[in-house]
Amino acid sequence: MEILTRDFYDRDTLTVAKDLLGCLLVREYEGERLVGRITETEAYIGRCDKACHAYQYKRTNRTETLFAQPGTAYLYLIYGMYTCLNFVTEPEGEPAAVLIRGVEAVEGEAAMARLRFGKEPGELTAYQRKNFLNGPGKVCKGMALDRKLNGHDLLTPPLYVLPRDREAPAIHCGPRIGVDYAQEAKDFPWRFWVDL
DNA sequence: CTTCAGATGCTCT
DNA sequence: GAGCATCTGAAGA
Repeated sequence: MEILTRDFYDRDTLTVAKDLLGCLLVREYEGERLVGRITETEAYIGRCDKACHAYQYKRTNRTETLFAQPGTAYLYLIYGMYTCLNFVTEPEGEPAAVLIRGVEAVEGEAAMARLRFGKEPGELTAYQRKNFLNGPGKVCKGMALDRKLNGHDLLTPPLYVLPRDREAPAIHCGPRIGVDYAQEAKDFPWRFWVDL
Protein backbone atom coordinates (compact mmCIF):
# COMPACT_ATOMS: atom_id res chain seq x y z
CA MET A 1 0.00 0.00 0.00
CA GLU A 2 1.64 3.22 -1.15
CA ILE A 3 1.52 6.58 0.61
CA LEU A 4 -1.01 9.01 -0.85
CA THR A 5 0.74 11.35 -3.30
CA ARG A 6 0.63 15.09 -3.60
CA ASP A 7 -1.95 14.81 -6.40
CA PHE A 8 -4.41 13.47 -3.86
CA TYR A 9 -4.25 16.67 -1.82
CA ASP A 10 -3.91 19.00 -4.82
CA ARG A 11 -7.66 19.02 -5.48
CA ASP A 12 -10.87 20.66 -4.36
CA THR A 13 -10.98 20.62 -0.55
CA LEU A 14 -14.48 19.16 -0.29
CA THR A 15 -13.46 16.29 -2.55
CA VAL A 16 -10.34 15.60 -0.50
CA ALA A 17 -12.32 15.73 2.76
CA LYS A 18 -14.68 13.04 1.46
CA ASP A 19 -11.95 10.91 -0.12
CA LEU A 20 -9.97 10.86 3.13
CA LEU A 21 -12.77 8.99 4.91
CA GLY A 22 -11.73 5.38 5.36
CA CYS A 23 -8.07 6.12 4.64
CA LEU A 24 -5.41 5.15 7.15
CA LEU A 25 -3.55 7.79 9.13
CA VAL A 26 -0.12 6.47 10.08
CA ARG A 27 2.07 7.92 12.81
CA GLU A 28 5.49 6.42 13.52
CA TYR A 29 6.34 7.13 17.13
CA GLU A 30 9.18 5.75 19.22
CA GLY A 31 9.58 2.76 16.90
CA GLU A 32 5.86 1.93 16.90
CA ARG A 33 3.32 2.26 14.13
CA LEU A 34 0.13 3.95 15.26
CA VAL A 35 -2.63 3.61 12.67
CA GLY A 36 -6.12 5.07 12.66
CA ARG A 37 -8.89 4.84 10.08
CA ILE A 38 -10.21 8.31 9.32
CA THR A 39 -13.90 8.54 10.19
CA GLU A 40 -14.66 12.27 10.37
CA THR A 41 -13.32 15.34 8.57
CA GLU A 42 -14.12 19.00 8.00
CA ALA A 43 -13.19 21.32 5.12
CA TYR A 44 -11.84 24.87 5.59
CA ILE A 45 -11.37 27.07 2.53
CA GLY A 46 -9.72 30.46 2.97
CA ARG A 47 -11.00 31.92 -0.28
CA CYS A 48 -14.64 32.02 0.85
CA ASP A 49 -14.98 30.65 4.38
CA LYS A 50 -15.19 32.87 7.45
CA ALA A 51 -14.47 29.88 9.69
CA CYS A 52 -11.05 29.36 8.06
CA HIS A 53 -8.05 30.83 9.85
CA ALA A 54 -6.86 32.17 6.49
CA TYR A 55 -10.19 33.68 5.43
CA GLN A 56 -9.68 36.07 2.52
CA TYR A 57 -6.08 34.93 2.26
CA LYS A 58 -5.24 36.38 5.67
CA ARG A 59 -1.57 35.69 6.17
CA THR A 60 -0.09 35.60 9.69
CA ASN A 61 2.55 33.57 11.46
CA ARG A 62 0.01 30.91 12.29
CA THR A 63 -1.69 30.68 8.88
CA GLU A 64 1.57 30.59 6.94
CA THR A 65 1.37 26.79 6.80
CA LEU A 66 -1.98 26.95 4.99
CA PHE A 67 -0.22 28.63 2.06
CA ALA A 68 2.29 25.78 1.74
CA GLN A 69 2.12 23.06 -0.91
CA PRO A 70 -0.74 20.55 -0.74
CA GLY A 71 0.05 17.55 1.41
CA THR A 72 1.54 19.63 4.21
CA ALA A 73 0.42 19.04 7.80
CA TYR A 74 -1.09 22.04 9.59
CA LEU A 75 -1.17 21.68 13.38
CA TYR A 76 -2.09 24.37 15.85
CA LEU A 77 -2.94 24.75 19.53
CA ILE A 78 -6.57 25.34 20.42
CA TYR A 79 -8.14 26.36 23.74
CA GLY A 80 -4.73 26.52 25.34
CA MET A 81 -4.29 22.77 25.65
CA TYR A 82 -5.33 20.76 22.61
CA THR A 83 -3.83 20.28 19.18
CA CYS A 84 -5.74 20.00 15.90
CA LEU A 85 -4.42 18.13 12.85
CA ASN A 86 -5.17 19.34 9.30
CA PHE A 87 -3.98 18.46 5.80
CA VAL A 88 -3.30 21.36 3.42
CA THR A 89 -5.20 21.03 0.12
CA GLU A 90 -5.65 22.80 -3.24
CA PRO A 91 -2.84 24.22 -5.38
CA GLU A 92 -0.05 25.94 -3.47
CA GLY A 93 -1.04 29.47 -2.52
CA GLU A 94 -4.73 28.62 -2.04
CA PRO A 95 -5.05 28.47 1.77
CA ALA A 96 -7.30 25.51 2.52
CA ALA A 97 -7.20 22.37 4.60
CA VAL A 98 -9.06 19.35 5.91
CA LEU A 99 -9.39 18.98 9.68
CA ILE A 100 -9.13 15.40 10.95
CA ARG A 101 -11.91 15.18 13.53
CA GLY A 102 -11.95 11.48 14.27
CA VAL A 103 -10.29 8.14 13.64
CA GLU A 104 -10.84 4.53 14.62
CA ALA A 105 -7.83 2.72 16.11
CA VAL A 106 -6.47 0.06 13.74
CA GLU A 107 -2.93 -0.66 14.97
CA GLY A 108 -0.87 0.32 17.99
CA GLU A 109 -3.88 0.52 20.26
CA ALA A 110 -1.82 -0.17 23.39
CA ALA A 111 0.48 2.78 22.75
CA MET A 112 -2.51 4.97 21.93
CA ALA A 113 -4.26 4.01 25.18
CA ARG A 114 -1.16 4.92 27.14
CA LEU A 115 -0.77 8.24 25.32
CA ARG A 116 -4.38 9.17 25.77
CA PHE A 117 -5.25 7.83 29.23
CA GLY A 118 -1.99 6.54 30.71
CA LYS A 119 -3.58 3.09 30.91
CA GLU A 120 -3.39 -0.25 29.14
CA PRO A 121 -6.23 -1.03 26.69
CA GLY A 122 -7.72 -3.62 29.05
CA GLU A 123 -8.03 -1.02 31.81
CA LEU A 124 -10.19 1.38 29.84
CA THR A 125 -13.78 1.96 30.87
CA ALA A 126 -16.54 1.37 28.33
CA TYR A 127 -16.94 5.13 28.06
CA GLN A 128 -13.26 5.63 27.32
CA ARG A 129 -13.30 2.90 24.67
CA LYS A 130 -16.35 4.42 23.00
CA ASN A 131 -14.81 7.90 22.97
CA PHE A 132 -11.25 6.83 22.18
CA LEU A 133 -10.26 9.02 19.20
CA ASN A 134 -13.56 10.64 18.19
CA GLY A 135 -12.51 14.29 18.32
CA PRO A 136 -9.71 16.42 16.89
CA GLY A 137 -7.97 16.91 20.25
CA LYS A 138 -8.32 13.22 21.05
CA VAL A 139 -6.75 12.15 17.74
CA CYS A 140 -3.70 14.31 18.44
CA LYS A 141 -3.33 13.17 22.04
CA GLY A 142 -3.69 9.49 21.18
CA MET A 143 -1.33 9.61 18.20
CA ALA A 144 1.32 11.85 19.79
CA LEU A 145 0.78 14.76 17.40
CA ASP A 146 1.85 18.23 18.47
CA ARG A 147 2.91 21.47 16.87
CA LYS A 148 6.42 20.21 16.26
CA LEU A 149 4.84 18.46 13.25
CA ASN A 150 3.39 21.68 11.87
CA GLY A 151 4.71 22.04 8.31
CA HIS A 152 5.60 18.33 8.00
CA ASP A 153 5.35 16.88 4.48
CA LEU A 154 2.70 14.14 4.54
CA LEU A 155 4.42 12.17 1.79
CA THR A 156 7.10 11.09 4.28
CA PRO A 157 7.40 9.46 7.71
CA PRO A 158 6.77 9.88 10.56
CA LEU A 159 3.29 11.01 9.53
CA TYR A 160 1.50 10.02 6.33
CA VAL A 161 -1.72 8.57 4.92
CA LEU A 162 -2.44 5.29 3.13
CA PRO A 163 -5.36 4.68 0.76
CA ARG A 164 -8.49 2.82 1.78
CA ASP A 165 -8.00 -0.91 2.17
CA ARG A 166 -11.71 -1.56 1.72
CA GLU A 167 -14.77 -0.11 0.08
CA ALA A 168 -15.87 3.29 1.39
CA PRO A 169 -19.04 3.16 3.45
CA ALA A 170 -21.84 5.68 2.95
CA ILE A 171 -20.74 9.27 3.60
CA HIS A 172 -22.84 11.59 5.76
CA CYS A 173 -22.47 15.36 5.79
CA GLY A 174 -23.65 18.22 7.99
CA PRO A 175 -22.61 21.55 9.51
CA ARG A 176 -19.21 21.89 11.14
CA ILE A 177 -18.60 21.91 14.89
CA GLY A 178 -17.49 24.83 17.01
CA VAL A 179 -17.69 27.56 14.34
CA ASP A 180 -20.80 29.43 15.49
CA TYR A 181 -18.89 32.70 15.25
CA ALA A 182 -18.49 32.33 11.48
CA GLN A 183 -21.84 33.89 10.47
CA GLU A 184 -23.22 32.41 7.23
CA ALA A 185 -20.30 29.97 7.02
CA LYS A 186 -21.35 28.27 10.24
CA ASP A 187 -24.11 26.43 8.34
CA PHE A 188 -21.99 25.20 5.42
CA PRO A 189 -22.39 21.39 5.31
CA TRP A 190 -18.65 20.83 5.24
CA ARG A 191 -18.34 18.15 7.89
CA PHE A 192 -18.19 14.59 6.59
CA TRP A 193 -18.25 11.29 8.41
CA VAL A 194 -18.78 7.57 7.99
CA ASP A 195 -20.25 5.01 10.37
CA LEU A 196 -17.83 2.56 11.96
C1' DC B 1 -28.49 10.03 29.02
C1' DT B 2 -27.94 15.62 29.59
C1' DT B 3 -25.95 20.15 30.79
C1' DC B 4 -22.28 22.99 32.64
C1' DA B 5 -17.99 25.13 34.26
C1' DG B 6 -13.30 25.23 34.19
C1' DA B 7 -8.77 24.31 32.48
C1' DT B 8 -4.96 26.82 29.97
C1' DG B 9 -1.85 29.37 26.56
C1' DC B 10 -1.14 31.05 22.07
C1' DT B 11 -2.50 34.40 18.47
C1' DC B 12 -3.98 38.63 16.79
C1' DT B 13 -5.96 43.41 17.70
C1' DG C 1 -7.10 41.73 26.56
C1' DA C 2 -10.38 38.80 24.02
C1' DG C 3 -11.33 34.80 21.86
C1' DC C 4 -10.63 30.29 20.46
C1' DA C 5 -11.91 24.36 14.46
C1' DT C 6 -11.88 21.17 22.68
C1' DC C 7 -12.26 17.96 26.45
C1' DT C 8 -13.25 16.34 31.05
C1' DG C 9 -15.50 15.44 35.38
C1' DA C 10 -19.24 16.41 38.24
C1' DA C 11 -23.90 16.79 39.00
C1' DG C 12 -28.81 16.25 37.67
C1' DA C 13 -32.81 13.98 35.35
